[in-house]
Amino acid sequence: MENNLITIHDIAKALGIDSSTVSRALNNSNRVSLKTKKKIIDKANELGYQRNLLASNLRRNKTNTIGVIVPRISRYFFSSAISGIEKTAFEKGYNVIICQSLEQLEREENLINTLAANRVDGIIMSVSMETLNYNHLDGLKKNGTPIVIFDRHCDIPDRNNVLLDDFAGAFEATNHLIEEGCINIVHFSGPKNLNVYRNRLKGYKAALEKHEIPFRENLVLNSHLMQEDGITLAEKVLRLPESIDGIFSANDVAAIGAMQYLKQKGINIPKDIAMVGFSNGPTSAVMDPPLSTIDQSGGKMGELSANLLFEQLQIKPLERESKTIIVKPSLLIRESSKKKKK
Amino acid sequence: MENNLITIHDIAKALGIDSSTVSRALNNSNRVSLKTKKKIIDKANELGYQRNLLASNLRRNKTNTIGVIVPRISRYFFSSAISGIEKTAFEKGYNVIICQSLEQLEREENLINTLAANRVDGIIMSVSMETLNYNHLDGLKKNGTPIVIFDRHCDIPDRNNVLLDDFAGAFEATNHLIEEGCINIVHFSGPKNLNVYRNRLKGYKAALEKHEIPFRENLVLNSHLMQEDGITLAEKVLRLPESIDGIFSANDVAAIGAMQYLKQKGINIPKDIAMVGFSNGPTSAVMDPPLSTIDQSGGKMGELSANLLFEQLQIKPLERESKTIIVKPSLLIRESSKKKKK
DNA sequence: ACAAAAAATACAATCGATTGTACTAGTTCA
DNA sequence: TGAACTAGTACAATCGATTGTATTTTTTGT
Repeated sequence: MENNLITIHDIAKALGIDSSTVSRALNNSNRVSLKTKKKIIDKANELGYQRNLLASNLRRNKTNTIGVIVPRISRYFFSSAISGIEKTAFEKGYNVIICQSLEQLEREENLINTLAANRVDGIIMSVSMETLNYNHLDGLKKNGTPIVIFDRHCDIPDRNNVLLDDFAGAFEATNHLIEEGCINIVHFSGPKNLNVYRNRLKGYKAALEKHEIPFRENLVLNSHLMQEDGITLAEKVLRLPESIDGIFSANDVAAIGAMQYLKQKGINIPKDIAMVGFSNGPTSAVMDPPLSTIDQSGGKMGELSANLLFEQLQIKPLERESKTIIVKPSLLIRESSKKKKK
Repeated sequence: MENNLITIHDIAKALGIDSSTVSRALNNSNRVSLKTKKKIIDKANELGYQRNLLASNLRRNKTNTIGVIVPRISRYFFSSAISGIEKTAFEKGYNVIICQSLEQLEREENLINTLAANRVDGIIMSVSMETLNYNHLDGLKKNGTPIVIFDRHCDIPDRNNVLLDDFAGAFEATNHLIEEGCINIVHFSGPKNLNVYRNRLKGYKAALEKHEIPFRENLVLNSHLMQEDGITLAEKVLRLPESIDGIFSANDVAAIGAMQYLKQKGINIPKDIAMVGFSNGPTSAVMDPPLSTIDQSGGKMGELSANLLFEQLQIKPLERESKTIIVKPSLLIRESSKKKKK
């Protein structure tokens, strides 16, 4: 390729000085006189110089870039998290390389390698559903690249985590339903191998217990929590012997599917059945009635993850202590759960 | 930083050979014997070698990376577009650096510079709302970095565009409403300085014209098309002297806001007022009733943009001819517009 | 068996910026 | 005035991989 790009050597030659002086001037070193600095900067602008970060990063052994891996960019939670990360990184003068694993372990491994090969200074990731062990992160650890894992729990030593307090969220949601007068509350639960769903189930149980409502196994309905699942689950709900008056769904999507089905069957929400979801996806607020939900605040988790990473970057690899941040989610009360008209 | 990373020189030293041979072996050059190749690869794995792409890219003057700039990652259309770009790039062995301009020209300029400094091979972008001229792209042009601009129209010479045929989409939407029996159709329009909204308005007019329905200026309601705007607009609709029987909104969000208000006022959708939106956002399908809309297919536009970029990358800078691809959107007919019960 | 051709490997320059050290002016102060 | 500084620049090595050319080794053909 015909490469007309201007280098510091071109500037140096044009001014009859050494390239090291040009470099120092452009980095605003105080070893260069103001007069020469000005000359150099003017010439650089005149020639349209643009620093080659590849060369610079290679020499400095630092890229000012962090890598982010999420299962799927288009999922609302993740795109908000990315926004949060990007915002924080931008403020600190860092660039962000964003990748998606599409929930595939193999892709995740590839991405880790590529990011490492690109010498990113650190990585923030939410692991794929296929990821059961963390061997592919060992290489990074060896060369001192810090990692922050957010969203999904990761129980290996020396790892930085930013997690949502699923238990607390579920507890709050269920507690709210009870306080609105619900007794027979169904819980839509997700894949049991995922920590988050186990914890939401626990939160549900704990809230029942607090109010001395007996836990009934048959009121916990499992699925993958897709929209279609919501419909199927709602059917099941109507066929239960108990007369159900509340549903706490472990995510919004399933809750929305269920709401559609229930409304169609003439069930009034919240009067007959009150509903609370989990995630605060983009849809929940515009539903009819608007869905009460637990705000998973992706943006905030992204910011916290980035801050944690930058914190680690300022500590020498050997002196780092891993840290886990638990984010308390908040309950958003909307129409779908207001049984008591106030 | 203590840098223990393995280089080709370490491998060379360990085997008593030259680093150039190691480099060639790892690049599978046929100038290295199979025997040595195997020895080198084994040793590389043993030592946990990982190619330093900074050095490689610097030397080769090629990064195999493309940059993507969008106004906001968390917007559904953009995150789907990014997904499409990422998918295509991944298949071709390219990495993607994703950035968001947050609709600010200054940030957009910064990002362009950073991407250029990182020597990305090409850029795909959707320009910010503040962007009125394209001077900040001149530098890229000079050094032969191809750019593809998608989503928003860009009427400067030598630029690659991937656009939605807004006119056709709006025409189809309006035409559909008329065929469902609507006569007094309101159009929610957006900021007039944006090409897309002007074209959607034109499409609306053209459809009326085709059916010999007179165009009435007062049935075009302008706003920024936010959800709240939808509510305000719906109020206005009810106060119009004409009895409105259909609304074509230039985006989904405003349509959804309007639907909420209208339903609350006891208006039946679609029987009293039929509605069609534009975008196929994540929410439209789960509304009650589900909102008919124009599918903007971000994923497809992303793929097309990436393919166009890769096409340009294979042509020498001086021989490139710029190209514009127009994507025909498709109408998704859902309950909100089915006036005629079939 | 030996020259010529082919294969395999080594040498050395290079990409563009950074940075420790060495050098040359220009100041300061006794 | 001249020794001791200080400020400003230049020199040269370096980051890690790539690649054109030179050299050595092996193979081929007669």
